[in-house]
Amino acid sequence: MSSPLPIERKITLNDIAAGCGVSRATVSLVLRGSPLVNKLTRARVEDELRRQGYVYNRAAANLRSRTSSSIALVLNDLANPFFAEFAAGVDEALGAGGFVTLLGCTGESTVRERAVLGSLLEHGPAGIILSPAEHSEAHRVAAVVGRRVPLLLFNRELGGTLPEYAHWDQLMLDNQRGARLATEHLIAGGHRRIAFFGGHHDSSSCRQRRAGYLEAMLTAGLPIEPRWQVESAPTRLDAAHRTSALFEGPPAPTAAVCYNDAVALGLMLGLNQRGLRPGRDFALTGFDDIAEAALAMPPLTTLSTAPHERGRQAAQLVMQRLQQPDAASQHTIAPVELVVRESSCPPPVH
Amino acid sequence: MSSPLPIERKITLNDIAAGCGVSRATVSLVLRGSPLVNKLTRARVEDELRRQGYVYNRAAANLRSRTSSSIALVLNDLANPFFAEFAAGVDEALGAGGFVTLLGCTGESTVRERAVLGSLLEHGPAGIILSPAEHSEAHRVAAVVGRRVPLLLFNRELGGTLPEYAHWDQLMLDNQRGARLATEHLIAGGHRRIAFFGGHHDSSSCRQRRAGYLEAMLTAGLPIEPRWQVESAPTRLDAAHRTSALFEGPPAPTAAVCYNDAVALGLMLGLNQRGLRPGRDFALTGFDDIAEAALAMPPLTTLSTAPHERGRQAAQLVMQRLQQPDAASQHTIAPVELVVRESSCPPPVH
DNA sequence: CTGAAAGCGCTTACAG
DNA sequence: CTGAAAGCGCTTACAG
Repeated sequence: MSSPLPIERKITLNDIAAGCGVSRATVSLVLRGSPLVNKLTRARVEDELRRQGYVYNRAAANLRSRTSSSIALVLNDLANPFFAEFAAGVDEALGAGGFVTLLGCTGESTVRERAVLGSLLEHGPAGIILSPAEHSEAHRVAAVVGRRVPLLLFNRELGGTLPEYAHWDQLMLDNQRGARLATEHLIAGGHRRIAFFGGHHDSSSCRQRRAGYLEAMLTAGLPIEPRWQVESAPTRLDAAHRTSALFEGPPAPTAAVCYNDAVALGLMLGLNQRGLRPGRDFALTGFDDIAEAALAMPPLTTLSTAPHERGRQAAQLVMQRLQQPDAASQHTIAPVELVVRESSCPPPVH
Repeated sequence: MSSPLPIERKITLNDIAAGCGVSRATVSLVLRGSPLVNKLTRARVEDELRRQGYVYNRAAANLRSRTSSSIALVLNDLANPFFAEFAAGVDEALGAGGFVTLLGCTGESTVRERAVLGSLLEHGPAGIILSPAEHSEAHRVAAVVGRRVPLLLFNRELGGTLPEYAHWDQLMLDNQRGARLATEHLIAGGHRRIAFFGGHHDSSSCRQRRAGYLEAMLTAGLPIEPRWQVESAPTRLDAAHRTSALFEGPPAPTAAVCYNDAVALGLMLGLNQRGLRPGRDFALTGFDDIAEAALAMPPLTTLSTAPHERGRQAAQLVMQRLQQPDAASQHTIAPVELVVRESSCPPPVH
């Protein structure tokens, strides 16, 4: 016996125009705040908009005006707090600039990355912010993105070389300098046997951080033992498992520059399990300054990358690119800052 | 002297139709995999689509067919790993269902929540997944969302009462049962003086967890000291600061059921600073089972809520709602599971 | 200052 | 199986 619910037809410009006896064009001008409209007309239209509960259809407007009000954010790993903070920063700045964030997660899979990019492109984003999956190749990304949409590369470089037309912007961390600062800090504290621990050899950020480590070691004339270069997945768990590789034969290192905070926290765990007290028997540094770093036991010396701020910066860079599509592509290196905490103690005296 | 770059006009159905001598309508049928199209025609069209590098304009298609292929995800705090994992799960399941995620972060601000909802609605999402900001009011959310778009409430209830027309679905955690399980576990371990630590009194999830704690305490006939009910922001840092409130006068509690993992990790920190060893001198439990819980020292007993899986479930629920707009609204309570680790030791024997 | 007409890139009946 | 026409909800010249 229930009467059929009134179908929720959406209110359109036509309804508003009819409701107050003006044309669609005039309503459209009111909506976009044009100064052409007579004050009284404007007031009448605005009343009617409120009365009928009008909701602007931005997709229709974008279609007609050949504009876009969305930007795609494609991330390799949202579960990592570093990227989650970054995403929050991106969304905040895009929102302030009148854009909406189209989110896509790839979970470090290049196959999903291509699918996600393809799907998001169908929604016509004005630009793309891409933090690539591991082993993502430049030419494959270019094949799906084409030359239509400006892209900003964040955090990692792509494998292979970019097609000539792809003048993509980049926002990278100053990985080499960061790792160099961390290494120099350990050296200044008296360490001589220093390992580089964790990360995948073939990732660009790991390569750069290792280069910073090597630079500092060579400059100080310190020995670099191949055994002290330990690879791991960039996760806490795998890092914990790989801890023993550092101690496979004397002399053991007294300190380690870790690829990132996750790896450093994993190493702390591994050290504890071997009966070594991190920050007392063994010094270590991280990279990223995720929230846990300050709260670890002991607090972790690391490099602050300010991911939220990096997100805001990435959003600024793409929005800027939309203003000047033909300006030369920008390669921005975001600064990192050494945050000294207790994990980077001087070496134990025997 | 550089020749002007060829303007990147987008390829449309018209270009494809002209390119292989068929009508727009036929190309459209090919794109949507209609069985009506002749095999040879289809092949010709598909070749042409590839040749010209056609990209489907889903916004235009949605406009004409009065459909939508996006769903809005509005989150109170993306920096919290629980919500980041949730978002990853949502995005994964939406993507598999052919939807794109429109992301919006509110940072626990009800003002931004309304702005974000309003902005996302202009993009015509088919549905909304909302994890409300603290103190978000039902009638205010309803005022901006209207009755147009189905909404799924996640994690928290809204203040006030829903307008009659808002048959919103809900996906909530079984907070009360979870906290009861944690409390019973501590009681079974021999604890009698048990605190409830952290969280804001007026949040619905905190109320429910406290109710579970009280239920278990009352059932066991144990005393409930007002001093042992300590409020805090749901963050590690504030929880660490509030630790001393637990020990303001004898008898001190020997264990605490914490509002969530962040609070529990903060309490561990605070205990350490007081010279108390968590998991030996004092037992505690968390809630959420974030990644850090298993890796804390000692590992944290907590309630697993499987946020990634909850995200997938939320996505399923909204997509299901789109199939059956008029079915009765669903209130889903997601199960939580006690994960016993070393932080919930028996009480110390003096 | 306001309106009538055309069109953004698609899909949808409807003919044939 | 294919095409010509109309229309989704807007904005854009262009008249007046």
